[in-house]
Amino acid sequence: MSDESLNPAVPEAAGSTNFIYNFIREDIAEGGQYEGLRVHTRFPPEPNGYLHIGHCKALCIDFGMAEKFGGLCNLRMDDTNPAKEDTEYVDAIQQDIHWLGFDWGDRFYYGSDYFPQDYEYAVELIKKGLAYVCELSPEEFKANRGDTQTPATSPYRDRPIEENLRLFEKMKNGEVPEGKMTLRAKIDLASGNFNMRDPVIYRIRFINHHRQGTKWCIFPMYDFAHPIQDALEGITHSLCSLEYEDHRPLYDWVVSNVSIPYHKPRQIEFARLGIDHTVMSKRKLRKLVEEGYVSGWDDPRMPTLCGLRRRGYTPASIRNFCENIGVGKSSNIIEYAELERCLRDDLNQTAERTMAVVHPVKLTVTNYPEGQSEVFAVENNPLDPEAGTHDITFSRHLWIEEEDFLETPIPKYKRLYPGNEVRLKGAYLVTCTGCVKDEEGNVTEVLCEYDPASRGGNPADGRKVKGATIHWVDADNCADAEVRLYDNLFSDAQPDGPDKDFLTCLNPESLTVLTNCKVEKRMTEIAAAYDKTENKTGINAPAFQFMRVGFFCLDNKDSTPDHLVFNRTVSLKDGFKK
RNA sequence: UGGGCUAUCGCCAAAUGGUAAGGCAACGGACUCUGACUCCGUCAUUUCCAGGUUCGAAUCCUGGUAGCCCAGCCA
Repeated sequence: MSDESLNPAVPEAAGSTNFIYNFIREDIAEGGQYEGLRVHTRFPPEPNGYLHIGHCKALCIDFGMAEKFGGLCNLRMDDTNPAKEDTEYVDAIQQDIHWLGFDWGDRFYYGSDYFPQDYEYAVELIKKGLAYVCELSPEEFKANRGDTQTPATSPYRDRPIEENLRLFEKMKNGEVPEGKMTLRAKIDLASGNFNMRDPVIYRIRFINHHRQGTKWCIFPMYDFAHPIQDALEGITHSLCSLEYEDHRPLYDWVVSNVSIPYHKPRQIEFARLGIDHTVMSKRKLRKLVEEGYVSGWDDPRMPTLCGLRRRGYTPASIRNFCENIGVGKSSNIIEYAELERCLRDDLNQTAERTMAVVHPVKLTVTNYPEGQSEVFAVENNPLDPEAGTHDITFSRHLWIEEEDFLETPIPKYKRLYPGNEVRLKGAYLVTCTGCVKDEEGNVTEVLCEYDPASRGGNPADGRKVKGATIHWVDADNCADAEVRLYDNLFSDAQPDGPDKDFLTCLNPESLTVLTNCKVEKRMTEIAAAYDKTENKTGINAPAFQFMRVGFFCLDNKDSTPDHLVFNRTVSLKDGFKK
């Protein structure tokens, strides 16, 4: 079969391919049960927490593979354990997936909706002599697990089929207390793979299920339910992370021993995403939230999608990142810089430019008349002329960045220092004439003179300006803002490493709040317009490039028109070697 | 210790016996009304190690070494 006939819409080797792509291609090309089948995958989150960027990698693989082959990808809530799941998360998960731009069409499912089928298949196994009711207590069960050298044991293994049927029925009817009985698959008590040592496939739980209520008191285990869910939905390729490699024999056992209506799905495992200076496990993220180390699941330092969104990450940047890093089978920890690169790439194309001063110091243009003011138009995005311009005002009193003045310059320093001429972005050329200091020697005001013949920033005599172009804000016409700067949540590159308590790796300086920042006056109106939009948390807040500083966005929770709050999404690269 | 898996540049990652892609980072330099962006250049004689097969090996064989996952009635 030629590549063209597999999927004419997808050119061979478009974008990145990987071993999963190759497996699937072979499966549908080489004949056998997959020949001619439409590729069908699924994304199966457990609704017990918020999605994080690691899930995005899985999302990109699950939806991406389906797309590459012109197939389909389902969204399925994996909710077979009533003790852990909650409806609260279901909506958030869907919102996050949609935000990223993936669409499951009308194929949204709940694993728990298959409970009736699961039950029938369990009965089928019992009838085939492939499952039995075990009465080992949890403690006894553990004691009889065996070890690498010793097989497991169960005195209930050879119970007659009729009795198993009767007892399983009693379990289902709520006549057996929790922990008293389980249904086990009869496979191999001596297997080196512990998952095959007669795994429990049904347990009793008298708990309200978030979706099924009290309809059931027996619940299938993941290893039994998942392959059945896949099979019933016609999934061809069940893609999951590496830790399920050991479960594949059981997965295959289930789909082989149960009368599934379609083809048997194939499980393929890949290495999940690791990023340095952060943690990815739900357990650890939950701990950060519950013990107050961060402000919530959507704290802008969190790797959760809601956190990244609040921080200002765009869907495109996250998806590009997942695409760029590739897919393999070796455990990996990607450098955070890789993600930042994707973010800057995207924002650089789209973010509106503005001038903002985060560490303000006064700049007085001593030869500019008091009370005078003029307007300049500055471009919204030099990379995109169609983005237009916006007006800013100029006066005798300006704010500039503290670090843009040095009384005694360091080597290669091109900004303001006595005698040096620089350009105030979009306005005039100014020459520094000195500064004013307080009793402690801190610079409180920088002084300069402007060249009236350089309006717009271009000197009339055409001389080349050696100094830098620096940003500024009109002190007579600006707004105050709070700016939150973020750094790695963990100072340790591998807080997840062995023999480490991740909490001791927290970076005490991961959040810096600046309260006296100066932004263009128009930010107030932009914030007011954003304030009126509905569902602020499901969309990206207005984003900007603060020229020469970084990319920032309004905070989707705390910012109001009266109290502007900006999050630093990511800084600009700083090529100045001090 | 039984089972499963993985080892290619600082970090990812291609290469399916034919002579080590690419991205990120880093470092030079050009350009620039953002020290950003962009652009150009540098960056693995060698693929965990040791043998072997072959005209030819990251790829095959043998033997080591290192790391990760598994003994929930979690997913």
